[in-house]
Amino acid sequence: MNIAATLKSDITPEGSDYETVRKVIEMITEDYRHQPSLDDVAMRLGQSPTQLQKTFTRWAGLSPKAFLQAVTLDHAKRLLRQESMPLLETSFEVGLSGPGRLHDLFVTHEAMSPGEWKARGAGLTIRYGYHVSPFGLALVMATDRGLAGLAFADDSDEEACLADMTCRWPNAVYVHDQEATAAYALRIFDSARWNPQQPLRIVLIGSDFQIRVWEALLRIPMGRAVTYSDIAGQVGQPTASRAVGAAVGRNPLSFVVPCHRALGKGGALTGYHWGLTRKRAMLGWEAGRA
DNA sequence: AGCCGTCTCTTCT
DNA sequence: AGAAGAGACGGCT
Repeated sequence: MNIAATLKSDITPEGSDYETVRKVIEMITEDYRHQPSLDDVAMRLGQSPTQLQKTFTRWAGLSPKAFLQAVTLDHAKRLLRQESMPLLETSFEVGLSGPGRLHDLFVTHEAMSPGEWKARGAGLTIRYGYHVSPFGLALVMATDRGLAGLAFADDSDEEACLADMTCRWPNAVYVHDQEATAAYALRIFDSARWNPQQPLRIVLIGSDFQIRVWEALLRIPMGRAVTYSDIAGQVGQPTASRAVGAAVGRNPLSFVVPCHRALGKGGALTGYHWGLTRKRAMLGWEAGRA
């Protein structure tokens, strides 16, 4: 089955552009010594340069050239340097729903530890659906208390993507329900619908440590970034950056909990559960909107 | 080389 | 079963 094809671009106009954009990003970053020109890329994709330029700019909000600039080491370092201290000190109440656009997708969350999850969550129903997003096909999962999972699938590995998510909460009952998740998708990926008055409700399910790390991520505003060790310090375990990395990598709410804004100390992108290209894409996409 | 949370496997109650 | 401990293993520094 090809879900992506049946969905068309039901979310945002940029949604259907991602496949193209992804290839472009891959080509121009994979070997930056031999960075291909836009013409080369266009030719390899079988498109005209002007058409490609247009597609890319519509998606990114930046020209390919500007985009490339926005995902270089240099720029990453700048994101890190913007005085990050104040934002990390902000308390939750203020941080998440207060003034001052912290996370631009305003979010309220409740946390569920594995214990609680076991007690209350066994048999809890999770509805899921696939939706076109600016970052490829998105798998959206929700309980009746809010958004619980967000993952991405590249061409037709929806199965693997679903498995990746369901094995995290093996006790839940899963129901494929496109209609239940459509509204979430619509709202998450369309920045015009981000609204502090009606924050998005999310449910965080994980260990204490993981929750603390994810909460820290939620406080990084759009267009900024922090290092793993920053987060370690913030959760009160300054030497635990390695462990932080692991916890960040287990984030079940990709994009919504902005784990793509966590970088290595030198500004390198290190890893990303859903592919480094996607991390790059998110950072660049945000740069075009910040 | 160290740091530290998770996961897995083992052992002990 | 369930608790407790040993070892291995990372989106690090």
